[in-house]
Amino acid sequence: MSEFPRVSIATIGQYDGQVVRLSGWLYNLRRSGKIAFPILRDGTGFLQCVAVKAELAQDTFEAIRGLTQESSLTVIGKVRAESRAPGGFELDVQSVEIHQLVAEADPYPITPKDHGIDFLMDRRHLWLRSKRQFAIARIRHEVIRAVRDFFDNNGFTLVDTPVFTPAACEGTSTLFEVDYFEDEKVYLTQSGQLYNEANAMALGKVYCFGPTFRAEKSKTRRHLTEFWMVEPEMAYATLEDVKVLAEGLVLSIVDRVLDRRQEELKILERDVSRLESIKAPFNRMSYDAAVKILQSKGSEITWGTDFGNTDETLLTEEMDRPVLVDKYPTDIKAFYFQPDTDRPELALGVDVIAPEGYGEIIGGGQRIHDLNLLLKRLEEHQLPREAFDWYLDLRKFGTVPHGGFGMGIERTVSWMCGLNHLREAIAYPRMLYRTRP
RNA sequence: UCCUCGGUAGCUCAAUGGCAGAGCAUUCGGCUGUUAACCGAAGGGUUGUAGGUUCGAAUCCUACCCGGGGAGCCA
Repeated sequence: MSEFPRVSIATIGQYDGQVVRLSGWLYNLRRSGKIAFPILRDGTGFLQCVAVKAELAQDTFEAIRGLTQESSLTVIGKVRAESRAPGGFELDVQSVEIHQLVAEADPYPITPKDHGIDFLMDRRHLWLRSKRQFAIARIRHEVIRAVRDFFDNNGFTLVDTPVFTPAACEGTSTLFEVDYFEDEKVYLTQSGQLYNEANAMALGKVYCFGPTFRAEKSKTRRHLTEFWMVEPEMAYATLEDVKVLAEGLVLSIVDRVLDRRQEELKILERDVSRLESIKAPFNRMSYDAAVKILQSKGSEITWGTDFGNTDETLLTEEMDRPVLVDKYPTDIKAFYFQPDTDRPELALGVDVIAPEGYGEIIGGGQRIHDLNLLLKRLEEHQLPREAFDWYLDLRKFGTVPHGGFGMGIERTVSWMCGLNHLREAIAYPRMLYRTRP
């Protein structure tokens, strides 16, 4: 068997006309008395094989006929261009080696038919094998690669921030307490931002990328308890610099997914034209203007409150690209936002709201660099100064205007894939009532 | 935490107070180009749990368990 080249489905077209060896799992099987069509998947794609009874040893054909879903096998066969096949190629089976035949008495539970979300989530470890989840996983990978490439190519240094943190980065959100360290309460991180600010003063432009934990009793399609976030931070940066960076990042992700993941987008039946229309410049407006637009569209929002999910959808309903909303009331933003020079009641924060109802994918802005103002804010927010001693040092030793943002990976992946729930954008989602598998 | 919807065969669902059903999956048989293949047959049920109303409950009532969607909060 070993003399034939070992190939993967993704690149099988390079072997047209050759006999090759392909290892994978049985995705589905259609058969009649004298011909069978096993569909194999190998983690790089899906391929239909053809087994004709008249051209095979009798036991080989019977073995193929008896294959059960998700049985593992290696097939030797000849690659043939086939215009009717989705990938353009088929494999004419010559022989087969079955590694494990899934028992008929205990068949693979996820059939090609419909299943409910509860059933599928309980079997997430198997659900990942299906075509749709395969496509999402590959797009997520591409999004993350695009993010890393974007920052790496623009002079940013990756500096990872800790997951165990001694205090809240932002006073509002609830934290997961970890009872382990002696004499000290420690929490799981909800943002690497404060550390990013220190790192930016050391390395200029930095980013961190890792998991984030929020102990909010959120129970919606747009929330996870554990999610991944990328957070850049730049020294000598203003709100405008942050906006330019955010726009550039989103554009590079969209371009990359469109460039390299067309096949996956097709599997997901994503309306690609909605992604192709994502071009610079993005829409830009102030919080003031956004509130007026929302009110004119019938929202009951009043100045001084934050947007709800329905407001975000309403605001972007006629837009073909994201919108950057900036200058929010200071009261609804975290303590560290730099106030606007002309109107101190406004914070120099910016959110990027994706179209098609995907909502806020980026939140950030310019940070306070003045020591006295920061001290005042800590007091106003009733935060313990001692916990922020090191953070205050950044304003004592060569402080400069700086800023950055956080982008939610799952929300971005959801948007790229056109998902209607965040839980499919991560392999093992952690939610209020879901911690297994 | 609150609001709301749901739980019936392995899966997806139907049955609205009167014999618990269909499609798919599984098993057996048929079929040489299928694309969630198709055709015929068979097996498969403590209707989430506990209690109540009723001649009679999947169906009505109460409590609990489990899950979906949404609100608030956020990325």
